[in-house]
Amino acid sequence: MPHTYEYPRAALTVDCVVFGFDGGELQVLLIRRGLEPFRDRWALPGGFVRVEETLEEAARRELEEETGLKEVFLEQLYTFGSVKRDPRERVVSVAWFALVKPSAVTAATDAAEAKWFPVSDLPPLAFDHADILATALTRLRGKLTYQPIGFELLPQKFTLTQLQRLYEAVLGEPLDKRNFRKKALSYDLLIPLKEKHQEGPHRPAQLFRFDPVKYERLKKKGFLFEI
Amino acid sequence: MPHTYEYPRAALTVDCVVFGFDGGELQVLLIRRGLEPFRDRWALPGGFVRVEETLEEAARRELEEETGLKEVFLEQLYTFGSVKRDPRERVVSVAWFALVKPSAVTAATDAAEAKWFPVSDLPPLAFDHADILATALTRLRGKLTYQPIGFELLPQKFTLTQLQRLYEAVLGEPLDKRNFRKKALSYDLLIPLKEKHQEGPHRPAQLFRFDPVKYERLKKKGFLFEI
DNA sequence: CTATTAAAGTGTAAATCACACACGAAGGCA
DNA sequence: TGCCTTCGTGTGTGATTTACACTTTAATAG
Repeated sequence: MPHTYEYPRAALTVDCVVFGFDGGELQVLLIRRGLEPFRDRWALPGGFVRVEETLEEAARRELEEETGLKEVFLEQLYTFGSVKRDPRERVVSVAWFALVKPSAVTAATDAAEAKWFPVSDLPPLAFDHADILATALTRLRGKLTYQPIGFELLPQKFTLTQLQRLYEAVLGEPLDKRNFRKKALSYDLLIPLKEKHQEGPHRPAQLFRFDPVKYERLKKKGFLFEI
Repeated sequence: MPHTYEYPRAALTVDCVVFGFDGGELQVLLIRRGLEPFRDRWALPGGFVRVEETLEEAARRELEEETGLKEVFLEQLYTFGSVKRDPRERVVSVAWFALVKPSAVTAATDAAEAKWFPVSDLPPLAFDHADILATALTRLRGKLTYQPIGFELLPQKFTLTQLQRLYEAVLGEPLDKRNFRKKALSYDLLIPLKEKHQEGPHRPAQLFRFDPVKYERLKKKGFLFEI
Protein backbone atom coordinates (compact mmCIF):
# COMPACT_ATOMS: atom_id res chain seq x y z
CA MET A 1 0.00 0.00 0.00
CA PRO A 2 1.92 3.06 -1.25
CA HIS A 3 1.89 6.46 0.40
CA THR A 4 2.31 9.68 -1.48
CA TYR A 5 3.46 13.10 -0.37
CA GLU A 6 3.93 16.42 -2.10
CA TYR A 7 7.60 16.71 -1.14
CA PRO A 8 10.21 13.98 -0.70
CA ARG A 9 10.59 12.77 2.87
CA ALA A 10 13.49 11.31 4.78
CA ALA A 11 13.05 7.91 6.32
CA LEU A 12 13.19 7.95 10.11
CA THR A 13 14.95 5.33 12.16
CA VAL A 14 16.08 4.73 15.72
CA ASP A 15 19.40 3.20 16.77
CA CYS A 16 20.32 2.06 20.23
CA VAL A 17 23.71 2.00 21.88
CA VAL A 18 23.33 -0.67 24.56
CA PHE A 19 25.94 -0.68 27.29
CA GLY A 20 26.49 -3.54 29.66
CA PHE A 21 29.09 -4.30 32.30
CA ASP A 22 30.46 -7.74 33.03
CA GLY A 23 32.54 -6.83 36.03
CA GLY A 24 35.63 -6.10 34.03
CA GLU A 25 35.10 -4.07 30.93
CA LEU A 26 32.35 -1.93 29.52
CA GLN A 27 30.54 -3.74 26.72
CA VAL A 28 28.35 -2.74 23.79
CA LEU A 29 25.71 -4.90 22.18
CA LEU A 30 25.90 -5.17 18.39
CA ILE A 31 23.99 -7.16 15.83
CA ARG A 32 25.20 -8.60 12.60
CA ARG A 33 23.38 -7.26 9.58
CA GLY A 34 21.70 -9.84 7.38
CA LEU A 35 20.84 -7.46 4.55
CA GLU A 36 22.51 -5.01 2.23
CA PRO A 37 23.89 -2.43 2.58
CA PHE A 38 26.72 -3.40 4.92
CA ARG A 39 25.65 -7.04 4.89
CA ASP A 40 27.51 -9.07 7.55
CA ARG A 41 28.85 -5.93 9.19
CA TRP A 42 28.16 -5.30 12.85
CA ALA A 43 25.69 -2.53 13.59
CA LEU A 44 23.72 -0.94 16.40
CA PRO A 45 20.30 -2.48 16.96
CA GLY A 46 17.61 -0.29 15.44
CA GLY A 47 15.14 0.13 12.65
CA PHE A 48 12.40 2.22 11.12
CA VAL A 49 10.01 4.27 13.19
CA ARG A 50 6.38 3.42 12.52
CA VAL A 51 4.05 6.26 11.94
CA GLU A 52 1.82 5.45 14.90
CA GLU A 53 4.47 4.99 17.58
CA THR A 54 6.61 7.48 19.49
CA LEU A 55 10.37 7.53 19.08
CA GLU A 56 10.89 5.88 22.44
CA GLU A 57 8.36 3.17 21.62
CA ALA A 58 10.20 2.52 18.38
CA ALA A 59 13.51 2.24 20.21
CA ARG A 60 12.09 -0.18 22.77
CA ARG A 61 10.34 -2.25 20.13
CA GLU A 62 13.42 -2.59 17.97
CA LEU A 63 15.53 -3.39 20.97
CA GLU A 64 13.24 -6.20 22.00
CA GLU A 65 12.85 -7.55 18.47
CA GLU A 66 16.53 -7.63 17.76
CA THR A 67 18.06 -8.41 21.13
CA GLY A 68 15.28 -9.64 23.43
CA LEU A 69 15.97 -6.82 25.90
CA LYS A 70 12.97 -5.33 27.73
CA GLU A 71 12.51 -2.65 30.33
CA VAL A 72 15.95 -1.20 30.12
CA PHE A 73 17.11 2.27 31.07
CA LEU A 74 16.78 4.26 27.87
CA GLU A 75 17.60 7.85 27.13
CA GLN A 76 17.64 9.88 23.94
CA LEU A 77 21.15 10.65 22.81
CA TYR A 78 21.25 12.70 19.62
CA THR A 79 19.71 12.77 16.17
CA PHE A 80 22.00 12.05 13.27
CA GLY A 81 21.04 13.64 9.99
CA SER A 82 23.93 13.74 7.55
CA VAL A 83 22.58 13.59 4.05
CA LYS A 84 24.66 10.61 2.93
CA ARG A 85 24.79 8.56 6.10
CA ASP A 86 22.79 5.82 4.41
CA PRO A 87 23.88 5.04 0.84
CA ARG A 88 20.38 4.12 -0.28
CA GLU A 89 18.45 7.25 0.51
CA ARG A 90 18.06 10.00 3.07
CA VAL A 91 17.69 8.46 6.51
CA VAL A 92 17.59 10.43 9.73
CA SER A 93 18.25 8.43 12.85
CA VAL A 94 17.34 9.25 16.41
CA ALA A 95 19.97 7.56 18.54
CA TRP A 96 19.34 6.30 22.08
CA PHE A 97 21.54 4.90 24.71
CA ALA A 98 20.54 2.05 26.95
CA LEU A 99 22.03 0.65 30.14
CA VAL A 100 21.36 -2.94 31.08
CA LYS A 101 22.08 -5.12 34.07
CA PRO A 102 24.11 -8.30 33.91
CA SER A 103 21.00 -10.47 34.19
CA ALA A 104 19.75 -8.93 30.95
CA VAL A 105 23.15 -9.32 29.39
CA THR A 106 22.99 -13.08 29.16
CA ALA A 107 19.42 -12.98 27.86
CA ALA A 108 20.52 -10.70 25.07
CA THR A 109 23.32 -12.97 24.06
CA ASP A 110 20.78 -15.64 23.16
CA ALA A 111 19.43 -13.45 20.39
CA ALA A 112 20.57 -15.03 17.17
CA GLU A 113 22.87 -12.40 15.78
CA ALA A 114 23.51 -10.23 18.80
CA LYS A 115 26.88 -10.14 20.49
CA TRP A 116 28.63 -8.14 23.17
CA PHE A 117 31.89 -6.39 22.39
CA PRO A 118 34.20 -4.60 24.80
CA VAL A 119 34.30 -0.90 23.93
CA SER A 120 38.05 -1.11 23.69
CA ASP A 121 37.90 -3.68 20.92
CA LEU A 122 35.12 -3.00 18.48
CA PRO A 123 34.72 -4.41 14.98
CA PRO A 124 34.15 -2.07 12.00
CA LEU A 125 30.60 -0.80 12.12
CA ALA A 126 27.97 -0.14 9.47
CA PHE A 127 26.81 3.36 8.46
CA ASP A 128 27.93 6.12 10.84
CA HIS A 129 27.44 3.86 13.83
CA ALA A 130 31.00 4.37 15.02
CA ASP A 131 30.19 8.09 15.38
CA ILE A 132 27.02 7.31 17.24
CA LEU A 133 28.84 4.99 19.56
CA ALA A 134 31.55 7.53 20.26
CA THR A 135 28.91 10.12 21.07
CA ALA A 136 27.22 7.68 23.42
CA LEU A 137 30.46 6.89 25.23
CA THR A 138 31.20 10.55 25.76
CA ARG A 139 27.73 11.07 27.09
CA LEU A 140 27.96 8.07 29.41
CA ARG A 141 31.23 9.33 30.86
CA GLY A 142 29.76 12.75 31.38
CA LYS A 143 26.54 11.55 32.89
CA LEU A 144 28.19 9.16 35.27
CA THR A 145 29.76 12.04 37.13
CA TYR A 146 26.57 13.93 37.79
CA GLN A 147 23.80 11.36 37.78
CA PRO A 148 23.70 8.03 39.59
CA ILE A 149 22.95 6.11 36.41
CA GLY A 150 25.85 3.76 36.97
CA PHE A 151 23.59 1.63 39.09
CA GLU A 152 21.58 0.72 36.01
CA LEU A 153 24.52 -1.37 34.95
CA LEU A 154 24.87 -3.34 38.17
CA PRO A 155 22.87 -6.24 39.57
CA GLN A 156 20.34 -5.44 42.30
CA LYS A 157 22.74 -6.48 45.00
CA PHE A 158 26.27 -5.35 44.55
CA THR A 159 29.44 -4.68 46.49
CA LEU A 160 31.28 -1.41 46.67
CA THR A 161 34.17 -2.96 44.84
CA GLN A 162 31.89 -3.85 41.93
CA LEU A 163 30.62 -0.28 41.85
CA GLN A 164 34.16 1.01 41.84
CA ARG A 165 35.17 -1.35 39.02
CA LEU A 166 32.30 0.01 36.98
CA TYR A 167 33.33 3.61 37.47
CA GLU A 168 36.88 2.72 36.64
CA ALA A 169 35.81 0.89 33.48
CA VAL A 170 33.70 3.78 32.24
CA LEU A 171 36.06 6.55 33.18
CA GLY A 172 39.09 4.60 32.12
CA GLU A 173 41.20 5.41 35.15
CA PRO A 174 41.86 3.81 38.51
CA LEU A 175 40.25 5.35 41.56
CA ASP A 176 41.33 5.42 45.19
CA LYS A 177 39.41 2.86 47.19
CA ARG A 178 38.97 4.80 50.39
CA ASN A 179 37.95 8.02 48.71
CA PHE A 180 35.58 6.19 46.42
CA ARG A 181 33.80 4.45 49.26
CA LYS A 182 33.60 7.60 51.31
CA LYS A 183 32.03 9.46 48.42
CA ALA A 184 29.72 6.67 47.32
CA LEU A 185 28.32 6.32 50.83
CA SER A 186 28.07 10.06 51.41
CA TYR A 187 24.94 10.38 49.25
CA ASP A 188 23.02 8.20 51.66
CA LEU A 189 21.83 6.29 48.63
CA LEU A 190 23.19 2.83 49.37
CA ILE A 191 21.46 0.51 51.77
CA PRO A 192 23.66 -2.21 53.29
CA LEU A 193 22.05 -5.64 53.21
CA LYS A 194 22.28 -8.35 55.83
CA GLU A 195 23.92 -10.58 53.28
CA LYS A 196 27.52 -10.80 52.32
CA HIS A 197 29.03 -11.68 49.02
CA GLN A 198 31.32 -14.62 49.42
CA GLU A 199 33.68 -15.52 46.67
CA GLY A 200 37.03 -17.12 47.09
CA PRO A 201 39.26 -17.57 50.12
CA HIS A 202 39.08 -14.12 51.63
CA ARG A 203 36.96 -11.81 53.66
CA PRO A 204 33.43 -11.59 52.20
CA ALA A 205 32.16 -8.24 50.95
CA GLN A 206 29.15 -6.34 52.22
CA LEU A 207 26.30 -6.29 49.71
CA PHE A 208 24.30 -3.14 49.04
CA ARG A 209 21.24 -2.18 47.12
CA PHE A 210 20.29 1.40 46.36
CA ASP A 211 17.39 3.27 47.87
CA PRO A 212 14.96 3.62 44.96
CA VAL A 213 13.32 6.78 46.31
CA LYS A 214 16.56 8.65 46.81
CA TYR A 215 17.81 7.20 43.56
CA GLU A 216 14.95 8.74 41.59
CA ARG A 217 15.40 12.04 43.34
CA LEU A 218 19.10 12.18 42.60
CA LYS A 219 18.56 11.11 39.02
CA LYS A 220 16.37 14.17 38.48
CA LYS A 221 18.28 16.63 40.56
CA GLY A 222 21.75 15.46 39.68
CA PHE A 223 24.76 15.29 41.94
CA LEU A 224 28.42 15.59 41.44
CA PHE A 225 30.31 12.35 41.60
CA GLU A 226 33.81 13.51 41.00
CA ILE A 227 36.61 11.44 42.33
CA MET B 1 5.78 16.50 -8.10
CA PRO B 2 4.51 13.78 -5.77
CA HIS B 3 6.73 11.26 -3.97
CA THR B 4 5.64 7.77 -3.13
CA TYR B 5 6.89 5.35 -0.48
CA GLU B 6 5.94 1.84 0.50
CA TYR B 7 5.22 2.76 4.12
CA PRO B 8 3.82 6.00 5.55
CA ARG B 9 6.46 8.47 6.67
CA ALA B 10 6.49 11.11 9.33
CA ALA B 11 7.22 14.67 8.26
CA LEU B 12 10.45 16.01 9.71
CA THR B 13 10.84 19.54 11.03
CA VAL B 14 13.29 21.62 13.02
CA ASP B 15 12.37 24.14 15.72
CA CYS B 16 14.71 26.64 17.31
CA VAL B 17 14.62 28.06 20.80
CA VAL B 18 16.47 31.37 20.45
CA PHE B 19 17.69 32.96 23.66
CA GLY B 20 18.78 36.55 23.98
CA PHE B 21 19.74 38.78 26.89
CA ASP B 22 18.92 42.45 27.14
CA GLY B 23 20.83 43.21 30.30
CA GLY B 24 17.93 42.46 32.58
CA GLU B 25 15.97 39.38 31.72
CA LEU B 26 16.48 36.34 29.57
CA GLN B 27 14.42 36.56 26.40
CA VAL B 28 13.10 34.09 23.82
CA LEU B 29 12.34 34.87 20.21
CA LEU B 30 8.94 33.77 18.97
CA ILE B 31 7.09 34.21 15.71
CA ARG B 32 3.41 34.60 15.14
CA ARG B 33 1.92 31.89 12.99
CA GLY B 34 0.13 33.05 9.85
CA LEU B 35 -1.36 29.68 8.97
CA GLU B 36 -3.52 27.01 10.48
CA PRO B 37 -3.22 25.12 12.72
CA PHE B 38 -2.68 27.46 15.65
CA ARG B 39 -3.07 30.50 13.41
CA ASP B 40 -2.10 33.74 15.23
CA ARG B 41 -0.53 31.79 18.07
CA TRP B 42 3.10 32.39 18.98
CA ALA B 43 5.50 29.59 18.06
CA LEU B 44 9.18 28.73 17.87
CA PRO B 45 10.80 29.56 14.55
CA GLY B 46 11.19 26.41 12.47
CA GLY B 47 9.95 24.44 9.50
CA PHE B 48 10.33 21.38 7.33
CA VAL B 49 13.66 19.72 6.70
CA ARG B 50 14.48 19.41 3.03
CA VAL B 51 15.67 16.07 1.82
CA GLU B 52 19.04 17.36 0.61
CA GLU B 53 20.07 19.38 3.67
CA THR B 54 21.37 18.31 7.07
CA LEU B 55 19.38 18.98 10.21
CA GLU B 56 21.67 21.82 11.22
CA GLU B 57 21.43 23.38 7.78
CA ALA B 58 17.68 23.22 8.02
CA ALA B 59 17.72 24.89 11.42
CA ARG B 60 20.00 27.70 10.22
CA ARG B 61 17.98 28.21 7.06
CA GLU B 62 14.67 28.44 8.86
CA LEU B 63 16.16 30.74 11.44
CA GLU B 64 17.38 33.12 8.81
CA GLU B 65 14.18 32.97 6.76
CA GLU B 66 11.92 33.61 9.70
CA THR B 67 13.98 35.90 11.90
CA GLY B 68 16.90 37.22 9.85
CA LEU B 69 19.40 35.74 12.30
CA LYS B 70 22.66 34.37 10.86
CA GLU B 71 25.75 32.79 12.32
CA VAL B 72 24.39 32.19 15.74
CA PHE B 73 25.54 29.67 18.32
CA LEU B 74 23.38 26.63 17.63
CA GLU B 75 23.25 23.29 19.35
CA GLN B 76 20.95 20.32 19.02
CA LEU B 77 18.60 20.01 21.96
CA TYR B 78 16.28 17.03 21.68
CA THR B 79 13.98 15.35 19.19
CA PHE B 80 10.28 15.49 19.94
CA GLY B 81 8.24 12.66 18.52
CA SER B 82 4.86 12.36 20.23
CA VAL B 83 2.38 10.91 17.80
CA LYS B 84 -0.20 13.68 18.13
CA ARG B 85 2.00 16.71 18.64
CA ASP B 86 0.79 18.10 15.33
CA PRO B 87 -2.97 17.75 14.77
CA ARG B 88 -2.62 17.37 10.99
CA GLU B 89 -0.33 14.40 10.71
CA ARG B 90 2.69 12.76 12.23
CA VAL B 91 5.47 15.30 12.56
CA VAL B 92 8.76 14.64 14.29
CA SER B 93 10.73 17.73 15.22
CA VAL B 94 14.40 18.07 15.95
CA ALA B 95 14.69 20.98 18.38
CA TRP B 96 17.72 23.26 18.59
CA PHE B 97 18.72 25.99 20.91
CA ALA B 98 20.42 29.15 19.81
CA LEU B 99 22.17 31.93 21.70
CA VAL B 100 22.40 35.38 20.17
CA LYS B 101 24.12 38.61 21.06
CA PRO B 102 22.27 41.87 21.65
CA SER B 103 23.38 43.26 18.28
CA ALA B 104 21.54 40.40 16.61
CA VAL B 105 18.60 40.92 18.88
CA THR B 106 17.54 44.19 17.32
CA ALA B 107 18.04 42.83 13.82
CA ALA B 108 15.72 40.00 14.63
CA THR B 109 13.04 42.32 15.89
CA ASP B 110 12.76 43.82 12.44
CA ALA B 111 11.51 40.52 11.07
CA ALA B 112 7.85 40.99 10.39
CA GLU B 113 6.27 38.67 12.88
CA ALA B 114 9.12 37.96 15.24
CA LYS B 115 9.13 39.25 18.79
CA TRP B 116 11.16 38.81 21.95
CA PHE B 117 9.45 37.67 25.14
CA PRO B 118 10.96 37.42 28.61
CA VAL B 119 11.04 33.81 29.70
CA SER B 120 9.12 34.74 32.83
CA ASP B 121 6.17 36.04 30.83
CA LEU B 122 5.45 33.91 27.79
CA PRO B 123 2.27 33.83 25.74
CA PRO B 124 0.49 30.52 25.04
CA LEU B 125 2.45 28.62 22.43
CA ALA B 126 1.49 26.46 19.48
CA PHE B 127 1.95 22.68 19.35
CA ASP B 128 4.17 21.30 22.14
CA HIS B 129 6.44 24.32 21.93
CA ALA B 130 6.03 25.08 25.62
CA ASP B 131 7.57 21.67 26.36
CA ILE B 132 10.40 22.32 23.97
CA LEU B 133 11.08 25.68 25.53
CA ALA B 134 11.08 24.26 29.04
CA THR B 135 13.57 21.61 27.93
CA ALA B 136 15.77 24.29 26.40
CA LEU B 137 15.73 26.39 29.56
CA THR B 138 16.74 23.45 31.70
CA ARG B 139 19.55 22.69 29.29
CA LEU B 140 20.74 26.29 29.23
CA ARG B 141 20.88 26.40 33.04
CA GLY B 142 22.80 23.18 33.11
CA LYS B 143 25.23 24.13 30.40
CA LEU B 144 25.99 27.52 31.81
CA THR B 145 27.65 25.95 34.81
CA TYR B 146 30.06 23.77 32.91
CA GLN B 147 30.64 25.51 29.60
CA PRO B 148 31.43 29.17 28.99
CA ILE B 149 28.52 29.57 26.60
CA GLY B 150 27.16 32.54 28.47
CA PHE B 151 29.46 34.75 26.47
CA GLU B 152 27.45 33.97 23.36
CA LEU B 153 24.72 36.11 24.83
CA LEU B 154 26.85 39.17 25.56
CA PRO B 155 28.20 41.90 23.29
CA GLN B 156 31.85 41.64 22.27
CA LYS B 157 32.88 44.11 24.93
CA PHE B 158 31.24 43.66 28.27
CA THR B 159 31.72 44.46 31.92
CA LEU B 160 31.93 41.95 34.72
CA THR B 161 28.69 43.27 36.08
CA GLN B 162 26.94 42.50 32.81
CA LEU B 163 28.33 39.00 32.91
CA GLN B 164 27.12 38.58 36.45
CA ARG B 165 23.63 39.88 35.59
CA LEU B 166 23.44 37.29 32.84
CA TYR B 167 24.34 34.44 35.14
CA GLU B 168 21.85 35.70 37.67
CA ALA B 169 19.13 35.96 35.02
CA VAL B 170 19.67 32.44 33.75
CA LEU B 171 20.19 30.77 37.10
CA GLY B 172 17.48 32.79 38.77
CA GLU B 173 19.43 33.61 41.92
CA PRO B 174 21.65 36.46 43.10
CA LEU B 175 25.39 35.87 43.21
CA ASP B 176 28.08 37.41 45.38
CA LYS B 177 29.97 40.07 43.49
CA ARG B 178 33.43 39.45 44.85
CA ASN B 179 33.28 35.69 44.52
CA PHE B 180 31.80 35.93 41.06
CA ARG B 181 34.57 38.20 39.80
CA LYS B 182 37.24 36.08 41.40
CA LYS B 183 35.89 32.96 39.71
CA ALA B 184 35.23 34.59 36.36
CA LEU B 185 38.77 35.90 36.19
CA SER B 186 40.32 32.69 37.45
CA TYR B 187 39.88 30.93 34.09
CA ASP B 188 42.23 33.37 32.48
CA LEU B 189 39.65 33.72 29.76
CA LEU B 190 38.83 37.41 29.99
CA ILE B 191 41.05 40.05 28.48
CA PRO B 192 40.75 43.53 29.98
CA LEU B 193 40.48 46.27 27.35
CA LYS B 194 41.94 49.75 27.50
CA GLU B 195 38.46 51.17 27.33
CA LYS B 196 36.01 51.78 30.09
CA HIS B 197 32.29 51.65 30.02
CA GLN B 198 30.86 54.96 31.21
CA GLU B 199 27.22 55.21 32.10
CA GLY B 200 25.74 57.52 34.68
CA PRO B 201 27.28 59.52 37.50
CA HIS B 202 29.56 56.92 38.97
CA ARG B 203 32.80 55.11 38.51
CA PRO B 204 33.11 53.63 35.00
CA ALA B 205 33.49 49.89 34.56
CA GLN B 206 36.37 48.02 33.02
CA LEU B 207 35.45 46.44 29.70
CA PHE B 208 36.54 42.91 28.79
CA ARG B 209 36.45 40.66 25.81
CA PHE B 210 37.13 36.96 25.95
CA ASP B 211 40.15 35.20 24.57
CA PRO B 212 38.79 33.27 21.58
CA VAL B 213 41.45 30.57 21.71
CA LYS B 214 40.95 29.76 25.37
CA TYR B 215 37.23 30.13 24.87
CA GLU B 216 37.16 27.38 22.27
CA ARG B 217 39.32 25.17 24.39
CA LEU B 218 37.10 25.59 27.42
CA LYS B 219 33.96 25.09 25.37
CA LYS B 220 35.22 21.67 24.34
CA LYS B 221 36.79 20.63 27.58
CA GLY B 222 34.21 22.12 29.89
CA PHE B 223 34.81 23.78 33.21
CA LEU B 224 32.85 24.08 36.36
CA PHE B 225 31.38 27.46 36.93
CA GLU B 226 29.61 26.94 40.19
CA ILE B 227 29.10 29.93 42.37
C1' DC C 1 34.79 73.94 42.88
C1' DT C 2 32.37 71.24 46.12
C1' DA C 3 29.05 67.97 47.47
C1' DT C 4 26.33 64.28 46.03
C1' DT C 5 25.33 60.13 43.80
C1' DA C 6 25.78 55.39 42.28
C1' DA C 7 28.12 51.71 40.76
C1' DA C 8 33.00 49.71 40.49
C1' DG C 9 36.42 47.46 42.60
C1' DT C 10 38.90 45.03 46.23
C1' DG C 11 40.93 41.22 50.69
C1' DT C 12 40.78 38.22 54.48
C1' DA C 13 39.58 34.87 57.88
C1' DA C 14 37.04 30.66 58.79
C1' DA C 15 35.11 26.55 57.22
C1' DT C 16 34.82 22.97 54.19
C1' DC C 17 36.30 19.79 50.95
C1' DA C 18 39.57 16.90 48.29
C1' DC C 19 43.34 14.09 48.33
C1' DA C 20 46.99 11.01 49.45
C1' DC C 21 48.13 7.26 51.91
C1' DA C 22 48.81 1.91 55.02
C1' DC C 23 47.35 -1.62 57.81
C1' DG C 24 44.32 -4.79 60.59
C1' DA C 25 40.19 -8.00 59.81
C1' DA C 26 37.87 -11.91 57.98
C1' DG C 27 37.30 -16.21 55.95
C1' DG C 28 38.73 -20.28 52.86
C1' DC C 29 41.93 -23.62 52.03
C1' DA C 30 45.87 -26.62 52.39
C1' DT D 1 47.51 -23.40 62.24
C1' DG D 2 49.36 -20.56 58.89
C1' DC D 3 48.84 -18.44 54.47
C1' DC D 4 46.56 -16.02 51.03
C1' DT D 5 43.47 -12.66 49.28
C1' DT D 6 40.22 -9.19 49.35
C1' DC D 7 37.45 -6.22 52.55
C1' DG D 8 37.09 -2.29 55.17
C1' DT D 9 38.58 1.80 57.66
C1' DG D 10 40.81 7.26 59.52
C1' DT D 11 43.72 11.19 59.55
C1' DG D 12 46.61 15.03 58.37
C1' DT D 13 47.60 18.53 54.75
C1' DG D 14 46.76 21.63 51.38
C1' DA D 15 43.36 23.67 48.32
C1' DT D 16 38.99 25.63 47.64
C1' DT D 17 34.93 27.87 48.90
C1' DT D 18 32.31 30.90 51.39
C1' DA D 19 30.75 34.95 53.80
C1' DC D 20 31.14 39.57 54.31
C1' DA D 21 31.81 45.79 54.03
C1' DC D 22 34.31 49.64 52.74
C1' DT D 23 37.01 52.69 49.52
C1' DT D 24 37.41 54.46 44.76
C1' DT D 25 35.93 56.83 40.78
C1' DA D 26 33.69 59.95 37.63
C1' DA D 27 29.54 62.56 36.34
C1' DT D 28 26.34 65.85 37.58
C1' DA D 29 23.99 69.44 40.06
C1' DG D 30 24.16 73.30 42.89
